[in-house]
Amino acid sequence: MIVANLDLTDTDVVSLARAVLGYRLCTNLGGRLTSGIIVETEAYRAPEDKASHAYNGRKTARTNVIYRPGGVSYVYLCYGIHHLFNIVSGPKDVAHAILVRALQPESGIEIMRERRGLNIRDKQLTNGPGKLSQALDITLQLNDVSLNRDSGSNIWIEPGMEFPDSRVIRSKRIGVDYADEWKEKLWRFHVEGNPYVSVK
DNA sequence: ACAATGATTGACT
DNA sequence: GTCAATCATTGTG
Repeated sequence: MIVANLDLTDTDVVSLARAVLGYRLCTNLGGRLTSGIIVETEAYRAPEDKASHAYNGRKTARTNVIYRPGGVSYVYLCYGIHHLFNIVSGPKDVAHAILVRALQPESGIEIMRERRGLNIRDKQLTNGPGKLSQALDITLQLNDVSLNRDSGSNIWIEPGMEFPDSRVIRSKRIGVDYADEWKEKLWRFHVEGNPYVSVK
């Protein structure tokens, strides 16, 4: 599926994770619009990537959505507390996904503050995968839905701004120490110096 | 049916 | 730096 000029059915999920930086992630729930610019991502590339939920071709009720054609959401509950948002990518039956780890808040900052805590500083609203989901009210209700704005979804991505390669840093993914040699892959991308990134 | 666990966060020493 | 929260999902029997 083509979403916002981005071909999310491309098989190169690592390049896609880079390309998604600068796009705007939006939710509109109950007439409340919140959005932010994507400033940190990670690529997950099943079946070979041991860090992926679809590692080794695992196909279950939860992971089925990762095998869909690119362009839909994959939201799951982590540690029983936090919802994490992914962009499913790759052709049908290719289980690739892009975890969105941080946003630079744009619209609805006061709504985000209501959801996150009234005394939360702007920099702490969306600087982590669980935090941004709370700020945008991304829950399991938004799992497995199209990210095309035209489809009438309550959640979508759209072009925002462009970051030059000179400002993009590649590094190891966060929190995947269990994944043997796959934890060494430089499949995390973030905008250098951006104050809304989760881990510098 | 049961036990283990996690792509995190916030509170605390 | 340490640690607990909290539960859907998963593998195992």
